[in-house]
Amino acid sequence: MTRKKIRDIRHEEFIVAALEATHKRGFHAVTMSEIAAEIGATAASINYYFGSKDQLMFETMRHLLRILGATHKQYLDVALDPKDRLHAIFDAHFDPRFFTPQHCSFWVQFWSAAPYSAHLERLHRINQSRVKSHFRAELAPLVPAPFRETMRRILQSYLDGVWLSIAQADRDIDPRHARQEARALIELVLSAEVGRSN
Amino acid sequence: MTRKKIRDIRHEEFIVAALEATHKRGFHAVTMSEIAAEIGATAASINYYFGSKDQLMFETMRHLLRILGATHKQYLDVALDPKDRLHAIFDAHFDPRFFTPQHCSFWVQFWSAAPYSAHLERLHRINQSRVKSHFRAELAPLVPAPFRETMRRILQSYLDGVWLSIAQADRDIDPRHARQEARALIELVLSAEVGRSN
DNA sequence: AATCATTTTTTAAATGATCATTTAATTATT
DNA sequence: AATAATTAAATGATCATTTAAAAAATGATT
Repeated sequence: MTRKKIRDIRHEEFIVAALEATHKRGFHAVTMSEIAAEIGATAASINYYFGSKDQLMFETMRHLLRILGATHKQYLDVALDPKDRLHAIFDAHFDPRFFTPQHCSFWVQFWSAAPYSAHLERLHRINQSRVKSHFRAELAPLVPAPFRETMRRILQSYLDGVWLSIAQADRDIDPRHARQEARALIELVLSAEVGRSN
Repeated sequence: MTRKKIRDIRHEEFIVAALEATHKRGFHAVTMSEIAAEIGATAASINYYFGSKDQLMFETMRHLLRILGATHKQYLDVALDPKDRLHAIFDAHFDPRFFTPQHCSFWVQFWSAAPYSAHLERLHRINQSRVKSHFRAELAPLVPAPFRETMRRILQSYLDGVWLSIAQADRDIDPRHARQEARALIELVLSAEVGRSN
């Protein structure tokens, strides 16, 4: 099998540690030592592998973006029609493997840091654009052009809003339910004869 | 007129300063001195009036919640029918007086801090409940019970998601447009014969 | 108006903690 | 042996907060 190098192992271990420790204490409040302690290591080794605390957040976020993108792709690959492809976006975001309080917490910490770091901001922009263009593509055959952008923004804001609420709540999560509600919203959006009147 | 005491004047000045400085640098990164410098004062005086940096965030947030609540009330007072009352919630959240990058930034900073501070969390919970019960009340005559909670969560998540996106973007804001899109979403929600099929 | 005691407000400077990061040495791997 | 990984301890900065003193306002008394 793929024999992993220590470097790769640690890389992943520390990322998991960062997710867990950040969830517990917030990224700014948590110390390097606390993060390292999650896997019985020492603060210095985080710097050995990542260079700095900021870089650790950066790499952790890249990790989250990678699995989000990859998961999305998986769902996309088995989608049959345009509506399925739209569902794929939500199914990825609400995938039980990472639609968790830990992940959502980290996203919120990331959101609060991104506007003040060129590196993080870039990461955010890239992801935002990726999701945006997917939404546009999937909505194209389903929603008439005049409403399309509005519908996209509604869906995209909703996505973020749900993650945000999970980060606040810390009760246990039901990904199935989240997907169900997403589908309800999608049905609404696709039934849009609306937007005209009023 | 209402002769203000110095204490009240400073209180408000520092809150404005906190909003501005936090928007520029993030709440954790910004220093007490930087905040104070916004109004040509000194870090020590913030402590004199607020006691600590954390308290400053707390009080600033209380301030935002007060004006959000008061503004909502204003719109509610002139609402004629149930749909107007639903609009009132969004009109308040998107009121040009505080639907600004500064305010949205501060909300995001607050969201990232709230899960790790009992005081802040309480504030958050109180506001969340307030908005929630308003949504329920306004949706009651408009949406049949089986979908009502789903629709509420959709609307409430959307609200937060929009604020979040503003905090990231830092481009200039068009409250008119935000309200327009909110109305589009509301129309969708109210047209819900959906939720059944699929 | 002017004086002066009192209280409030403001600040410059000191304090004290907390941490991320570096270093230099040790331990484990290859 | 040589290289990689790990750590304990040292370093150095950064800040929030405190303190003690100065400056401004207040207001009572002539």
